[in-house]
Amino acid sequence: MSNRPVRVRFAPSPTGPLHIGGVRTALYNYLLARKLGGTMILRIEDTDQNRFVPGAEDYIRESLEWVGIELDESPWKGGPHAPYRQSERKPMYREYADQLIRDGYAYYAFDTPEELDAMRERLQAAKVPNPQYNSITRAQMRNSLTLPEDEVKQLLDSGAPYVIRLKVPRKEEVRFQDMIRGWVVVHSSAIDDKVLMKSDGMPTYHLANIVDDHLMDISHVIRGEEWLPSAPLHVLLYRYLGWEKTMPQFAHLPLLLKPDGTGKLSKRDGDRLGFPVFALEWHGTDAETGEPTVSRGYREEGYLPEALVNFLAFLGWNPGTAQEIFSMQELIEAFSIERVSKSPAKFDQNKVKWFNEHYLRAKSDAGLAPYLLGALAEHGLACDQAKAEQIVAVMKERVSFPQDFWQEARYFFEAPTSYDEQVVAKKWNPQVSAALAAYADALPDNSEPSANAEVLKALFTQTVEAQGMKPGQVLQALRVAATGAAAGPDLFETLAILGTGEVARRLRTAVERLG
RNA sequence: GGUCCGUUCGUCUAGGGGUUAGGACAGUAGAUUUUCAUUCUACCAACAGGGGUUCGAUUCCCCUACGGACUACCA
Repeated sequence: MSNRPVRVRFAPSPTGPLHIGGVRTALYNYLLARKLGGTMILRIEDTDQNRFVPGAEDYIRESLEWVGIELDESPWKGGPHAPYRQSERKPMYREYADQLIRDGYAYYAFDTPEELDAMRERLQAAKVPNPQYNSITRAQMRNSLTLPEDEVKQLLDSGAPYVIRLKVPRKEEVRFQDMIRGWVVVHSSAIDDKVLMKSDGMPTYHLANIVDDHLMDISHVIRGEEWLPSAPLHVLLYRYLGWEKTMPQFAHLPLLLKPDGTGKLSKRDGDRLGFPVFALEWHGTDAETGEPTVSRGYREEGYLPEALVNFLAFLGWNPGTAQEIFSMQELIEAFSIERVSKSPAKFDQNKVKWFNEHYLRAKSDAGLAPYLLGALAEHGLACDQAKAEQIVAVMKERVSFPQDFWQEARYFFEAPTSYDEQVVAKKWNPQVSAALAAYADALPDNSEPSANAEVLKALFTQTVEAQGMKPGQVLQALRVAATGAAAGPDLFETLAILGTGEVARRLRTAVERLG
């Protein structure tokens, strides 16, 4: 291989939100670039004006920023090969299409959509194994290969609509080496005369992609497996354009599959299966009804970007060691294309959740406190930083998502309005009630949160035993009386955070209400 | 239909001509926690099938089955 500079690109179409398969493709490109000291480029492939979706480009940008993929060259940042939007590069492609025609590798085709349909129907009816516009069928069509020269010229001059097609050879083996799959060999008869230039003057993906990758000096093309069948076509294009010696290396990544059943993960699966398929929430429009739609996003559901990245990196790649927790930096160091697997991977919701829990627990209390503080502010509740940190500290082992803090810690801010019925039925009785009343009286009569868990526990034991009972008989009732819940973090830690005045108040309320 | 790609526990995967086929997630059980969660321990669980090659194949080759992608003037 050559030792030319490593330059990779992620080249999405702005046709909607970027799903996690796309994020993974971007991630692998990024990891390789950083690993090899190369350059990460983002190019927007917006040659299909009909499918352009407003906002999609910003969405892609925001998604990549959120997961921590940095771009060295992009439409927003610019770079030595600007512009980075294909729509803005439109004038550049024509020249290469013309070059191909001049060199006899491409031709004009004037067939109408109706004529093309008729051709396919005819082929299908004749049971032709692979109906396509190719070295055989083009002889029956209206193109610059079949029409007299002067008629072609006249059509061109008259402004008749036409496309430019690649003239794929009849019998030739096209081969290339894929970094993941090894040698891939396809016979040219299986490739059709692909349209290179559309009648609207825009190039198709195939032409634009090759021209841009060449002009941008791309060294490695890392993309999804859905591109594997057209890779031989691309190889032909490099050859005919005279760029074969600088053709990038290809790596076709295994697809991401639906968690259930089969098929590649698609936009709709998220709603159907109840998990996000997008990095960020997406507000779109239903294609049929025109109704506004909302698609769930990992960010909005409380996933930490480092968890998503770690999970995605392991879907189709592994370091070959037992280590599973990797920061972005560690991924960069460990990554290699050779260890990307060939077979597709099903998406596993449990595993992402596990990663998320891991990263959540790894965060500092100070880092977690804002999540709780934010939710409190939304509910019009105040809380100081120190208390918020105490709460997340006792809670973080028992939550999966940041938003759970508020759900699980609600009773720290609001006195219980109901009590867990099972515990009440099982543990509550007049004797217990009396013990709790005594404990309420014994608590220091102020709301200073000075008393620590140990002190409160000792006081509890002492009080309960003075009533002729064992702590175990009353403990559950104490939790329910103070928090309303049957389960939670260490009870006396909880009470200490609550403050003795508040605890005493809650106990008296419970005694009154439960008898 | 055609072309191409793929196939190890339920899932993500390691491994590789001779292994008790390893790990992680999930699941189950137990320990700890007078709760729940955490943590710890154990258990459950896989080489798609058939032919070769070989002393020996899950590993190499072929076929079959199954799965997937592609097959547009979409990317």
